[in-house]
Amino acid sequence: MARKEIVKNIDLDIDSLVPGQSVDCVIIGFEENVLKILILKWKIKDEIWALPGGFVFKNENLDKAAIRVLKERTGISLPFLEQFKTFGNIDRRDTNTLKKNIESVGAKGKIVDWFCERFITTGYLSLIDIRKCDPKPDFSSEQIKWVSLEELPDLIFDHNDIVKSAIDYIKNQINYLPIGINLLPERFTMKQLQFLYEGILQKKLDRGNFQRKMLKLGIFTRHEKQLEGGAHKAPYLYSFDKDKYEKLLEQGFGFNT
Amino acid sequence: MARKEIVKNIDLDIDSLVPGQSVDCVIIGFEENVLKILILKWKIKDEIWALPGGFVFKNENLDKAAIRVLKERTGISLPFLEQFKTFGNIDRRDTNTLKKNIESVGAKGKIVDWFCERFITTGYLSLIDIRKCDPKPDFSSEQIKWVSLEELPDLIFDHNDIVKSAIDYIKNQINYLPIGINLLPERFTMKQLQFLYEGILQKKLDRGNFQRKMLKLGIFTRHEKQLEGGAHKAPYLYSFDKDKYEKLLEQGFGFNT
DNA sequence: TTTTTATTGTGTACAAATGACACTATGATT
DNA sequence: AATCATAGTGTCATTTGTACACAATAAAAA
Repeated sequence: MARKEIVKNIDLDIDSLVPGQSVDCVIIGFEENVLKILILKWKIKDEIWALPGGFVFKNENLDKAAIRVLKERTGISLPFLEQFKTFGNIDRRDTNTLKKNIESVGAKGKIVDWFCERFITTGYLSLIDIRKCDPKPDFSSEQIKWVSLEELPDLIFDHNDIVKSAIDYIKNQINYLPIGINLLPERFTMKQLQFLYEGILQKKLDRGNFQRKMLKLGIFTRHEKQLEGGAHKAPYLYSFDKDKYEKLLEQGFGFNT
Repeated sequence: MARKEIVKNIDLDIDSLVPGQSVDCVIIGFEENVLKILILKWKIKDEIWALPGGFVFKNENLDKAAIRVLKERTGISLPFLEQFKTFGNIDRRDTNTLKKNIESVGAKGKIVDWFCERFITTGYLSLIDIRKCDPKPDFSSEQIKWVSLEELPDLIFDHNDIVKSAIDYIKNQINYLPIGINLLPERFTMKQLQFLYEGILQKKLDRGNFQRKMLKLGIFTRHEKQLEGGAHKAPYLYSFDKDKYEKLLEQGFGFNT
């Protein structure tokens, strides 16, 4: 791949890629009782943040491309990502800024043109435990970080719309997605689980009713108590019974309204 | 467009199209108390049926392409189609059969290659009143028809998967889609409405409870009775109060389970 | 040791929705 | 007058949702 040497920070064999098609990943975690998204900072002079995204090989399924792209750009390996929407407006990418930026890192000619063509991107999402993964920026990124939805900066292109779409999607599909088991650490308190549901549904839930409803599902194991240091009884820790959880999830569980 | 003359039934200016990207439309109607889909028969020797689909212009939004393609291929004008999923497996099209077929109608060289590239397609759907539209096959199609899901033939490529996906989608989104107002004629009976819901949800509903629930929504106008000829009281005809219907739909209504 | 504190599990009470079934009246044809 | 499917409503048991409250618990602090 001769192009590798021409372009310092863009390592692409464009002939083996599907032109005009990309995937973008919305990786969602839960920390400090809020939902967070994984974003990358481009290795250029301007401060530009983006979702981990990339291109699709000609001989690669779209779903597989999402998995590979995520791995390449963040180091995170996931067996499965959920497709939620495809974004195909002609003006979704600002090609002027894009051109300036990729030229600033040494790209020229054919590669620049290829990049600045009209792109259609498919959004994929996953829910993961922030503590269980250690994302690393790829060579084209200067930094990678988790940000809460509140603090989400302006992202490149239509990536803010893509994030919003992903959040709408999980809110809508909350009963059919592995919310708890993926977003929480191995062991968690009922309060954490409740905050998680409240964060997604964007509304307060009654503690007593929440607890009753959850425990009645019969998918939890209760463990010895948390240590911590508060002047009070420490909360119980729970974990999910994976088999039962997955069996239940197939038919959906959680909240009707 | 010189190509028009080379290829009898394929009218494409491939240079102005996005390569490798298509849209396919699942147009859903309701007639004789069953859901029906609109399909086209290719104007070739073999009997090949397909969804109305087509390509995307370089300067055209994906959503707009779906609207245009539907209009071009079926004559049906709709202001809005709902995107439901993108299909991107590499083996989703059988390019051998495809090649044979498009060569059989006189396509050669560049156009054949263009057609046989890997394509990613985005599925769009709409719900319409069969009686209010008069689909006409385009010049590349020999026939267009409504078929019930039961009688759906083997379609080209992965189009049967696309239909299945669309049906899953409306089942899932039944409370947020204009099911009744789009699929039924202007005036309809409660029984028809119930059959429609039963068809989508794939289960029987209790007549009394269904009627009570629906009428309580306050979105219906009751008219004088149907004439018909059965040895019994004719059913009432209802129509929707459009404004109220749309207002209610925004927050979703119908069935929780 | 006693007090303070927050968690945990459960209780209660009411409203609303669900599901199954049944009864009566209606209005048109036979 | 008999027949028939529709229309509207009634009943009733069950479940679910919602709001609030209380007692027991365990850990640290006084």
